[in-house]
Amino acid sequence: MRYNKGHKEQTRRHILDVASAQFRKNGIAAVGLAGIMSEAGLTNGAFYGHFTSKEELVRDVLADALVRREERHKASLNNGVALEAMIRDYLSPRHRDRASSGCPTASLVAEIARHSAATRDAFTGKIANIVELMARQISQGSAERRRRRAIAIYSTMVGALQLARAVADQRMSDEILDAAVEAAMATANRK
Amino acid sequence: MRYNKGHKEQTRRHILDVASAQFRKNGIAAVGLAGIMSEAGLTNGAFYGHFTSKEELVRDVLADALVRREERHKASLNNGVALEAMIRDYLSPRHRDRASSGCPTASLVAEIARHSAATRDAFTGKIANIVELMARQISQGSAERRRRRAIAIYSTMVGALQLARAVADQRMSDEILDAAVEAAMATANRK
DNA sequence: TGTACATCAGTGAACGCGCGTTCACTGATGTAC
DNA sequence: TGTACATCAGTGAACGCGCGTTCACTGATGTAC
Repeated sequence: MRYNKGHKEQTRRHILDVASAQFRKNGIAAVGLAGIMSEAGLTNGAFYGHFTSKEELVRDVLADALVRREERHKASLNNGVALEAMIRDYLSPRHRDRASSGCPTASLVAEIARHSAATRDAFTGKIANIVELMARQISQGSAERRRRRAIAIYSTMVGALQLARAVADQRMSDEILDAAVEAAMATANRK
Repeated sequence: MRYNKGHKEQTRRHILDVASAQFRKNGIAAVGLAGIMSEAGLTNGAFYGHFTSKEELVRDVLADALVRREERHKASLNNGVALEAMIRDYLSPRHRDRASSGCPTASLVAEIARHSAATRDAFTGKIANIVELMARQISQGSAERRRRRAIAIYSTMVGALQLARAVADQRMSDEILDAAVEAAMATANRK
């Protein structure tokens, strides 16, 4: 054969990565297949050797990006102070300024809400996992209360990151990140 | 003249309202002018008698929708318990299920972050106003602390509403709204 | 060993379609004389 | 009072363009005999 074993899988992986970054940066609806394929160093037609449609690409990108985010959170949540570190990392200027490699929820949640039931089901499962990971790091209260606080903290993180990205004034953008860290930590530590 | 005085202004208003609802429901990038104009009961060509481009329509819709939201918040924030009522109204199943008439920030913040500096400047001003309105309703702490809490509460509201819309499981969606109300109120009342 | 054929990832031109935008035109009313 | 022209919100066909998708083809390699 012309290509190594595993070559096609590598190409598919590469298309997924390029699409994932473009979707997070510009939104799903605003990104075209031609732009993805040319950034991936391929021509238009090659796309359909890997995916049956743009819709399938979107599902695969979302599933993949959410798994990776979950793993990132899992990796950082392994000791007592880890929740604070994870919140600070999420609400950092660095994360705000790098949407294309950042949390897919923050970039795409509104578009996910408009997608098919299958896509939203997959999203629901991943959010549930992340919430559970966070809840385990909260020391005070019953399992139920910890879970509720984890949900609220995650909501604050997602909302604040998006607001910090949309606001034009950098001082206010930084202020949003700081205020959200403070409130999220207070929620985590409340008696 | 064929039309009453003020007729053109009414038509413009109608196009703005139709576009505003469609943008919030389906996202800006996914909505076309033809669909807006036909829902407004007009033909394609009439659009350019009212706006110079889709970009201008987007700016006008956003400015208008944010002013209306600010007024809605202002109207409901006029006594001591008003902040709680406003948070409960925002994080209600009704608001979750009616994106097309709901908060433009929750529906469009990620798209706003990708728009021009002019659009983001206008957005920044409106967010600052809403935060200030909320901060005034918080009793405890210095002006600075109240402002920071208002920012965190607003972040929680925006994030939770979006997550509740994207999640496919209704029990979990309701749980997100409840957990966010609880945490937002705790943030508002913290000593 | 040499030749014919199979495999298959990727090419690149073309498809129909809907996008944002333009423009010559319509037709009801107002104004001038 | 009647006629000619101006006004102007809206019509509807057409524009070029980029979209998602299709498909005949390429060409390097593997396999069969």
